Amino acid sequence: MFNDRADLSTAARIRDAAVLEFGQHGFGVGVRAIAARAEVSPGLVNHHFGSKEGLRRACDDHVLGFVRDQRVEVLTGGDMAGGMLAAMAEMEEYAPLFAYLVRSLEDGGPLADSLFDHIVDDAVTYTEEAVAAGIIKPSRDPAARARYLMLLNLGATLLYLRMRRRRDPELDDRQALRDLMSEFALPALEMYTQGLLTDPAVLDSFLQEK
Amino acid sequence: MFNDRADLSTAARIRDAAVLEFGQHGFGVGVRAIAARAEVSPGLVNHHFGSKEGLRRACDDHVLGFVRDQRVEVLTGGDMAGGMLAAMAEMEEYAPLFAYLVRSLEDGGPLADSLFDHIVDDAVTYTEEAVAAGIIKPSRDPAARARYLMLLNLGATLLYLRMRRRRDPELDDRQALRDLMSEFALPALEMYTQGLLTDPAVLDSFLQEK
DNA sequence: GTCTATATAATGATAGAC
DNA sequence: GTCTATCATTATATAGAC
Repeated sequence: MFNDRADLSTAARIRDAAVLEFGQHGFGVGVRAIAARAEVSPGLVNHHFGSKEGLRRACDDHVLGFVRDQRVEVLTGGDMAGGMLAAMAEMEEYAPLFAYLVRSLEDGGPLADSLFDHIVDDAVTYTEEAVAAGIIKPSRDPAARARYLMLLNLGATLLYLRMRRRRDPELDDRQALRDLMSEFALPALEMYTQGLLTDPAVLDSFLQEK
Repeated sequence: MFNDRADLSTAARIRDAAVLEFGQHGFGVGVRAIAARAEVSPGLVNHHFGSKEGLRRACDDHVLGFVRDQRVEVLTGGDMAGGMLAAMAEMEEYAPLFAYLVRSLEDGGPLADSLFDHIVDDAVTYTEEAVAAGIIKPSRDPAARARYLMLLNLGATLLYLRMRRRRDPELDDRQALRDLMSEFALPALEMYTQGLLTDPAVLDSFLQEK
């Protein structure tokens, strides 16, 4: 992303400025702030993108296209608990993308659904490989499990970020993410290695009920 | 909550109307809509509460006070996966509270932190009892585990609700919550009974690193 | 206490000059 | 393509009559 400024058309510069502004301050940010960042007039923004929503669509398309081009190992990382966002957060150059993605998922906007589906698709592949390698236990419904794990981990991440952001607003999301992983590494590993319930028959009786 | 309308002072009627409006449409809703629902003039709202933020504080205090008065079994329910929100959603008379709480947690507003802490406190007690009863495995750090589990389940719930709400806006949150639990009952039980990783030594090696 | 009317501020969008 | 200026809408908050 983000080539040299001089290389880009004005429209692309506005779009990149919008990605940055939306990522840092959420989608409530005004057209004027975006225009200021792109060093153009407010009127020019709508001249190119029609409306604020059109601008956001352009941002979504751009970000989603970029994410789709990344390889699987980037998206799922080595760490099931952290998932894709953790991996992206560690790469300096992806910081603006990371922020935009978090905002987009929080907002539940148009990008959120396709992005979530994309993450789940990757997770299915990734867990299949890990099952074949004997690292992860097999599941009776691998697709549902992948979806479930992503819902848990992504949802927890977003909730944690929002609460942390409120508690100390100057802390950036990427540091908060590192804190999240170190704070909960122990319970996460306990859960992943030994589960939670003592009686494994709970699962069997559920299966028989069906 | 919600006594007979005639019993309430005008200020309390406005506050209850605000809880309903905020719960149904989020905190972006205007003072005018709240005033209309309470059947008073817009000006009167700020006369009583000073500002919109003051009104929201009054709503927060009211809802939090109500939640604090509930008993533990209501808050944690019988189902670890669903947690408190699931239990509340099933009780018809709590529907407005439920909606308000979800909005508040989504928003990350002032209520969210104290509410989350309260839920975690309850979860600590609840899991302690379950460990003593031999239902749940012990943890090396019970407080961190309770916090972790609540972060996972609450975060997943909020994320799911937001995505569902977008996909079909006419579906209400309580039905969505039932869908969530039936859709993911299997992977959740798999996770709770058998964990995810085949090699239990992963935990031990993590502990030795410290 | 309660109302109507208005001040004030910010936003997205547009018109028209260059 | 790009700018300045402005419109129209919407929101919160307030002033003053009753």
